[in-house]
Amino acid sequence: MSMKMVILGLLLERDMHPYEIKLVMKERTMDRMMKLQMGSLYYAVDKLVQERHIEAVEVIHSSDRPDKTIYRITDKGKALFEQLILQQIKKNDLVFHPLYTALAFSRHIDQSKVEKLLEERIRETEHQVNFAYQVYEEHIAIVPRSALHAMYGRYEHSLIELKWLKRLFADVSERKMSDIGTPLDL
Amino acid sequence: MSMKMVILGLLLERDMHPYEIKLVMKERTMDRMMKLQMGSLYYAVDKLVQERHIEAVEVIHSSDRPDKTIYRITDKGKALFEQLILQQIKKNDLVFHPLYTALAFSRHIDQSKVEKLLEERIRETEHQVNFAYQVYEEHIAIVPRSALHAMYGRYEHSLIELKWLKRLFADVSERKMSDIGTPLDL
DNA sequence: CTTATTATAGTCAAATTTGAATAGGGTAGC
DNA sequence: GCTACCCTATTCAAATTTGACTATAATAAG
Repeated sequence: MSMKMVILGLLLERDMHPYEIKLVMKERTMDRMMKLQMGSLYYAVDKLVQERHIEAVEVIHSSDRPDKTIYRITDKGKALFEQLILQQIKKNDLVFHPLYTALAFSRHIDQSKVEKLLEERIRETEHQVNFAYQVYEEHIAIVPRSALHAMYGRYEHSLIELKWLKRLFADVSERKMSDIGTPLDL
Repeated sequence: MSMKMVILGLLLERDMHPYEIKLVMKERTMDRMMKLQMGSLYYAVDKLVQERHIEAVEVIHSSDRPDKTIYRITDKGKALFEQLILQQIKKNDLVFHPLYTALAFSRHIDQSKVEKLLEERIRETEHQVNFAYQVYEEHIAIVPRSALHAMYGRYEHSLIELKWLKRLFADVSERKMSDIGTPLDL
């Protein structure tokens, strides 16, 4: 559903062809907020056309490249857009962090291997934290606050994750992952 | 892949049938760390059998209930388990938060509706924060630290989200989501 | 006493996602 | 001057997920 939401949201601004939608999404760092696979994008576009939420405006032929089909949002599409946004705010579904599960089981395997990987991951996350903050700073002057909130949110998220990884690393280093009965060192 | 990882991890402890795996996952609050749908569970089990990572031990017939097939992990499965865990720690893939995208577009729609929904969501998240902390506290004495880290991680995550939602609410209330050029109030 | 919900155990069709393939042109490095 | 990778734009088969359905029994609610 969030793919449909994005397509409608961008077509609200101007008519585009699918590949163009992808480019704009990247420009606005939306590829860091959701999964962006071309197969899913084209699939969502087809669905929206079938449902009459968007419609083709024009097909641009080219000798050497595939044809481009430009789409426009319909009134029905505008209504769906509002509904999707509100639904998304309301839903409050859990955010799944793939590492949680892996870590819950990690004590069954060679701790020195886990330790090494965690160390690398901490370094990467440190870069991500810095990068996320930079992205926020660089966009202050040029994007609306709504987008800024998303960017700062990503920064805070990665910061929390970094702290978490460091705690994990400490416990793995001391081979304490299987210990029971003591609270974490926070 | 994380479904396979969990199945292998639990079969490492003892032989089980799929429905039992689901029950144990719920017991250990794993249904809050990953999507848990029976269809996917049975699908993953079938795949693992095909790949010889697990094998059926026994089928229990019952007059009134469906048959239960009990599975056991193979040596090949144990190797895969280690590989999957390490891979997951290494991968460092982005965590997608569905609200980020919705919020980035929310300024296009009626702000009073957004405001109302956000208010509700803040209340819910406050409950989740408390609940997550309780889950952590209640498990200190009874689960290994590896699991505890996951639980405390969930708590911190929800706390950060709450702060984020409150900032959003403030901006939506003051109808500032479309403003450009000023840093967020942090 | 009746109705509703929950637990047990699993299956299946339909919806969706993934990942690779296509194919010509540009460009960066060696 | 060659080779290898990136950009444009889309398609498609195969893998996976979803959500509804089956059917019985036990417990809860009213």
